[in-house]
Amino acid sequence: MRYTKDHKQQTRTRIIDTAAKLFKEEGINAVGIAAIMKSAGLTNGAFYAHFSSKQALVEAVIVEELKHQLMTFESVPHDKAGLEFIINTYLSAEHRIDCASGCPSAALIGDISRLHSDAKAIYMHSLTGVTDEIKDRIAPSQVDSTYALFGLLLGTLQMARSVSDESVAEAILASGRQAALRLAGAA
Amino acid sequence: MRYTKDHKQQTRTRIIDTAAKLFKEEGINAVGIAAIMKSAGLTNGAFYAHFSSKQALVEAVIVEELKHQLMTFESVPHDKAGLEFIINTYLSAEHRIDCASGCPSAALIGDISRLHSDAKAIYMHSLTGVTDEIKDRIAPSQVDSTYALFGLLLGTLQMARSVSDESVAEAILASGRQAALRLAGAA
DNA sequence: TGTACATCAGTGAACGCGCGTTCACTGATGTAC
DNA sequence: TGTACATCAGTGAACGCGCGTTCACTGATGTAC
Repeated sequence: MRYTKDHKQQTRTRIIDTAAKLFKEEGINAVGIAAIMKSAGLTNGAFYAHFSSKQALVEAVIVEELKHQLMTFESVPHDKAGLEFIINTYLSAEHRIDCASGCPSAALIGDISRLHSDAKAIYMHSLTGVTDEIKDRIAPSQVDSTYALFGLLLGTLQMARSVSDESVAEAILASGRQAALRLAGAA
Repeated sequence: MRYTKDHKQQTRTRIIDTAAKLFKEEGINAVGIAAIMKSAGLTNGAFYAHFSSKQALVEAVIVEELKHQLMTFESVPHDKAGLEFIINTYLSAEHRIDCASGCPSAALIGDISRLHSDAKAIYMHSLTGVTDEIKDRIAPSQVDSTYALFGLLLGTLQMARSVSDESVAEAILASGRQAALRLAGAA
């Protein structure tokens, strides 16, 4: 064969990673197939050899991005300090600025909430994997706050990204960090 | 004149309210001028007699929607029970289902975070009006959690809207309500 | 060993369609004289 | 009082453009005999 055994799989992964970056940066609807393929070093026609539709790519992006986030969270120590690290990293100025390589939920949840039920099922399954990592590190008395803690993280980050004044953005992140640490800690 | 004195102003308001509903339901990029105007009982050409561009409409929608939410919040009692009412209404099944007449921040913040700086300045100004209403009702020791509390509300609502299983959605809202009440209450 | 054919990732032009925006026009009313 | 003109909210066709998707084709390699 002209290509190595896993060449096509590598190309597929490259398309997904490229699309994920662009989707998170500009929104799913604002990014076209041609732009994704060009950014991945290919032409638009090749797309349909890898995905049956844009919708199928969106679902693959959700799966891959949350898998990647899950792996990142898994690598953090399973203790209170680990959760504090997650909180402080998540609500950092770096994460506020860098949508492209940041949390897929924060960047895409508005778009995901408008997808059809099948895609939401895919997202839900991956999301619970991520929230389970938080559950493993939260104080036992606060386990019920797991979803709320992740909601606080992604909501506060989105707020910080939506204001024009950097000092207000920082105040939002600081408020989020303090409250998140409180939700994570013991009663 | 053929029209009453404030006819054009009424039409303008009607376009804004129609657009707000459609934007919140389907996302800003997914709704075109023609669809908005048709839904408002007009033809597409009339749009530019009211707004210089779609972007100008988006900014008008942000201002009007947050003004409306501010008025709703203002009408709630200025005490702890008032804040609890806001929390329980915000994180209700009704609000989860009804994006079209719900919180503009929860529905549009993903789109707003990608707008240019001018639009973010407009949003920020309106947003602080809304968060000030929360600040007025939160326990004095918890004033620093104001931004975090609103972030928790909109983030948790978005999560509940993004899962396919209704019981999971309800669990997310319940977690959010409990944690929000905890953030709102005294230490 | 040489040749004919199969494989298949990728190319790039084209499809119909809806987008945001423009503009010549309509028609009901008010105003000037 | 009658007539000519100004006003202006709204109409609807058209503009260029980019969208998601399709498809005939390319060309490098492997396989059959």
